[in-house]
Amino acid sequence: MSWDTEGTQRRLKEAATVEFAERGPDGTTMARIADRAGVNKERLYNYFGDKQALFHAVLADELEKLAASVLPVGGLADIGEFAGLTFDYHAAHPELARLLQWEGLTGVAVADEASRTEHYRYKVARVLAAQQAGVLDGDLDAAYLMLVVIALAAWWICVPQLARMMTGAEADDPAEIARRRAFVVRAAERLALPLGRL
Amino acid sequence: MSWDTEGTQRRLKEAATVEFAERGPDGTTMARIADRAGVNKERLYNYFGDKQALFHAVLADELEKLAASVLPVGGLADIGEFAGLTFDYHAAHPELARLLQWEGLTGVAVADEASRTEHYRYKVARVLAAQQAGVLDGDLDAAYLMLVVIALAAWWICVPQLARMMTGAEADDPAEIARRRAFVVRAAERLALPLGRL
DNA sequence: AGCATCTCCAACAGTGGCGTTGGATTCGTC
DNA sequence: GACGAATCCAACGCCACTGTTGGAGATGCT
Repeated sequence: MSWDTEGTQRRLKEAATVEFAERGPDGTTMARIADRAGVNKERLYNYFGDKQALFHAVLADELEKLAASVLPVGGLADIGEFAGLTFDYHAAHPELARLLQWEGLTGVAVADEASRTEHYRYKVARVLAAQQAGVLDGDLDAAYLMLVVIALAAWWICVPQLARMMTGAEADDPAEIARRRAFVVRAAERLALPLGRL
Repeated sequence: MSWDTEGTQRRLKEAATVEFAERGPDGTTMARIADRAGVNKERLYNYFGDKQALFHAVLADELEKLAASVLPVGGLADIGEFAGLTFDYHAAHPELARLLQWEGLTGVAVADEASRTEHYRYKVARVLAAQQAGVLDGDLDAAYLMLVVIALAAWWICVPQLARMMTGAEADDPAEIARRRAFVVRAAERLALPLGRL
């Protein structure tokens, strides 16, 4: 087996992703991450600096994955599909929503702010264009609308205890997930489509 | 000055609320809570047991306040008003949403599950009744709808960094808050009212 | 005055995490 | 075979937090 520094870093980052998503920056220990990765703890400091830098690296990575996975599929004109795909992504990768919540809660300096802002602004501009073209209803502000569509997709992950109490269903039941997805798509359409097309 | 054990407990619980909301169960220390309350740390253990019990006590209290503040105002038939009031509450008391997030993230045993479930079921039943009466559109599932209306109201608090990047506005600007509120009301109506009344 | 209760204070034992260090081992390369 | 880089390992100093304890002062009740 040859040296595989890239693989070592990847394994560390994956382990860190799981641990941070599960326990948050405070609840996670560097030793646990190293153990999970099967790598010596000291490597963490060597490659990533301290804990906060590692958290930022993890979050930036996960955001990149989401952007790569959801964006290229199509324009935002089909708002229902966009909402559904975003829902799918969060359902399949609950870590991201949890990491974002930890970020918002712990008030660590926001990771990668500039490029994220640009990315969001781009999406908002697309929605705005669709509104002006009459494909989407101009009734609601584009930025708020975008934000809320994301809420639709991620809310179930963010407060699973509420979802459970309110619906009485378990979040790991495929039928339940399908129902939620259908709801998200329909809700996004009701929010954004011109009334005549509902 | 006479003994005021009730006041001491209240001050401790208020301090605990602030600290827990701000830093979460892991990030909060018992010593900080006591300091903030101006009370000796040992009193915390005397009155509330350990840290987790204190967290539960705090969360249960805050939930009670919300229920008392939003519920009695009126039926759920006016879904826009309900959404607006819920938004107002969260905007005025961001601690609650943060506490709920900490609860969901850290996976501490859910506080007060039985009565909360009953409370939510009651609300869902009211929505369902309004749907069957034709006051609300039956298009969307009542439980999901309820959950999402809450999302509308709380999302801004839950991921403030997203809201800021997406809207470019600061959350402490009164004009911005008014805009958000108007959006929430309108969005709830679009989701829930019969199409003919939009 | 006497007793129980509330409170403060200081210190404690135990634990656990962070980030570092020194040295040993393994692997590629020249 | 010699050198440098990647890795492991064990231990360290330091610090902070949890939950407890023992003793002391303050207050109210009888």
